[in-house]
Amino acid sequence: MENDLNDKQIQILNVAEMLFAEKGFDGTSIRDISKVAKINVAMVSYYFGSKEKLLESLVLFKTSGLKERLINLIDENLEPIEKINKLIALYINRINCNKGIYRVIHFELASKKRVLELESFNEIKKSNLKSLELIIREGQSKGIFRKDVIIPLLTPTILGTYFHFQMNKPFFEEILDLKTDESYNNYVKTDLTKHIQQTIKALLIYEN
Amino acid sequence: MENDLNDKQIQILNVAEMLFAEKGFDGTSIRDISKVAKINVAMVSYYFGSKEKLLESLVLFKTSGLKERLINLIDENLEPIEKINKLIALYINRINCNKGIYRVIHFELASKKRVLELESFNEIKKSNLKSLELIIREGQSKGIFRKDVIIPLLTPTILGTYFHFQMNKPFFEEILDLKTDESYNNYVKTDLTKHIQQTIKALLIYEN
DNA sequence: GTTTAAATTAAACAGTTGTTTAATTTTGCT
DNA sequence: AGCAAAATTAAACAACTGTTTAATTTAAAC
Repeated sequence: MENDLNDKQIQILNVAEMLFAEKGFDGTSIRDISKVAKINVAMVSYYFGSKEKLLESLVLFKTSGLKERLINLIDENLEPIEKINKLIALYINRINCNKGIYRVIHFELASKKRVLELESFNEIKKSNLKSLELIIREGQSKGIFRKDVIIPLLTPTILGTYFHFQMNKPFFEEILDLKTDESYNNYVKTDLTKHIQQTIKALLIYEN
Repeated sequence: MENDLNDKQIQILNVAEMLFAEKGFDGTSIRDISKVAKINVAMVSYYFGSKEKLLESLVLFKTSGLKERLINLIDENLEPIEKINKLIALYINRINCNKGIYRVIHFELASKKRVLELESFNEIKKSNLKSLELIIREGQSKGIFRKDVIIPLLTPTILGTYFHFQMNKPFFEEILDLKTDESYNNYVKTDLTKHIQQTIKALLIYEN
């Protein structure tokens, strides 16, 4: 696995990330990328081999920075519910800071056309799920959390809420009166994150 | 607005829905559609004008059946929490029965490339949000629901959970051991729906 | 300064794209 | 049957697709 990318390659990857996120993989041509990145069309093939391999390199490059697990906060001296809150905030913030690549993955991973073996990404998911499970089991053994929660369904609620909010940006911009990108981003960091934390907390604690 | 579509047009739209949902709008060529639908390439232009207009017709055709609002259950003689549960079950079921077109909308609406004015669809969203709001206000005035819930964020949690579960099908197939499409679909109808209902209920009722 | 490899370029490549044309077939009507 | 409109077809279209080629420029090493 070669990771020695030069400046030009990184520049291409950043442009590709932006355009793929905006217009999709199939909706973006190599010539689109080369124009924005101000390089020759042949450079993509020269550096990455093909458009498909460019996508692979892009995903690999951008997700390698996301690999640090969230396990570490298990050992922290916090109440289980505080750990959950922290985990949610960390998770949402990380994804929100990497909107572009997550959008690309979200789109292309769901396509039956692309195979895009993201075994490493799958392992991160499983690892994060295990971290979540550990925290919840701790809360359950302390008698704080209810015991009939389906843990694998918490991730869809946490991340699904966030993604749905981002996917329907124009709609929520309007009804929540968040005109600027900055105010939207701010809303995600504060209100939306809090909403998700409250939701998971309520689900874990509320009985009956 | 012409809605007098003949059998052949409907056949084309159904094939288009399937392929767009599988491979995306840009990932599907008119020739792909014509092969599967067993028609001549020129027929799409002949009937719909262009590929773009085909997409518009598809969305219009498939969403027109979704227009009946969910208001009616407001008048039913049920407890607020029962109304919420029913609304969630109805909503999830409807979307789950129209996976294809919702997937297309989900993808193409989020693309900056397409404009795809779905004013009618936006109105449905607003209308459904109002129905939800009415039910919650009723529950609040009865002292059952907490009053600091941000109502517009409930939809992302309800639908986001569902969509995230569907978008990561391969992952959940594996960790929940849902090998067949039937068992997956069944899980959505029972366990996932129940999870969403419990989540929203807990969020609305749990204090502190 | 010469040599060698890497980077960059314009041009050409073959295949695909959406769309149009013009001819042909089918259909419905009298 | 005869006729006009609609449906269907194969072929051609120009533009665009990802990729390759071969020539040229730049950079590095000696």
